[in-house]
Amino acid sequence: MPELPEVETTRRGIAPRLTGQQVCTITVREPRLRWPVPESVSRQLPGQPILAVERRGKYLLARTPGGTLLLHLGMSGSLRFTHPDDPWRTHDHVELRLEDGGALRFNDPRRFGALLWTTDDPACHPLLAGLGPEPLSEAFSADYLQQRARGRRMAIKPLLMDGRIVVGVGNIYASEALFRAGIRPTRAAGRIAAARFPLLVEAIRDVLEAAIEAGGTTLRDFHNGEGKPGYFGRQIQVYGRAGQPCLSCGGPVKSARLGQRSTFWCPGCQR
DNA sequence: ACTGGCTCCTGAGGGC
DNA sequence: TGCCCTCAGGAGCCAG
Repeated sequence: MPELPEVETTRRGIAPRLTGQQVCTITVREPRLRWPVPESVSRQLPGQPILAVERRGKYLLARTPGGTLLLHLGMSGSLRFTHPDDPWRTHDHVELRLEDGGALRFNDPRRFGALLWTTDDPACHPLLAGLGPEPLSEAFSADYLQQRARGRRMAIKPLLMDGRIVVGVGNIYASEALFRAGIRPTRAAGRIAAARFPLLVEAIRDVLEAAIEAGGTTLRDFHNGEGKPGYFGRQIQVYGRAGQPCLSCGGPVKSARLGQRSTFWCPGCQR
């Protein structure tokens, strides 16, 4: 489900209510997520006030004085505020009871998500330490991307989806950004002309910013902390549109599998 | 160092 | 209605 815009939308949805509030109890109904939910979360999180809710790539970080809760939504995870008395839904795996009497529940049908705890600097956590720059930061520049693409024979699309190169760009937004930049997803990363990198970096930024602005993309069931969908789907130009006319040139949108992921592009507009 | 392929899991949707 | 197949927005891990 969630790429950077959806995770950021989730963060913005939950941060105002969580920040400054204490976590009273945590209930782990189903610890079998991507990795087992560690005992340390249940031991150390209760009683801690949440100082801030941050995001690094697609990870959410809830900081407390005693440690940081690391949360990844995987493909199908979501967070939702509820009342503690509300019946548990299928795939509600974890609940945080809050000082204000409410609760935050983590729901994840596919259980590719993760909930971890670290008492160290989260930036040094094994899952975060090797991550590339944030795409909306200055560190993600045309020069940087060109340098990382140099000599690589891998297609540009899977390269953009590699978190060690740049974080947060998933399957939808990689296709959309490449369409906007006029670059074929199958083009070898190392064979992209230098002059095209500024365009590509700008396209990635633009598409992510527009998606955050719209509250994310709801293809199936994404919703923010209040249960509302995202509206970026209306601005999608190629993703999921195989065989339909390109919104720019009218030719048919093509699709193929690239690195085990479905990929969409317009052969007329993208070279 | 790169590359491509496999894997975890449940659910939805299409074809028959 | 039911069965079987394919696919799904992530990403760590492995062999070659």
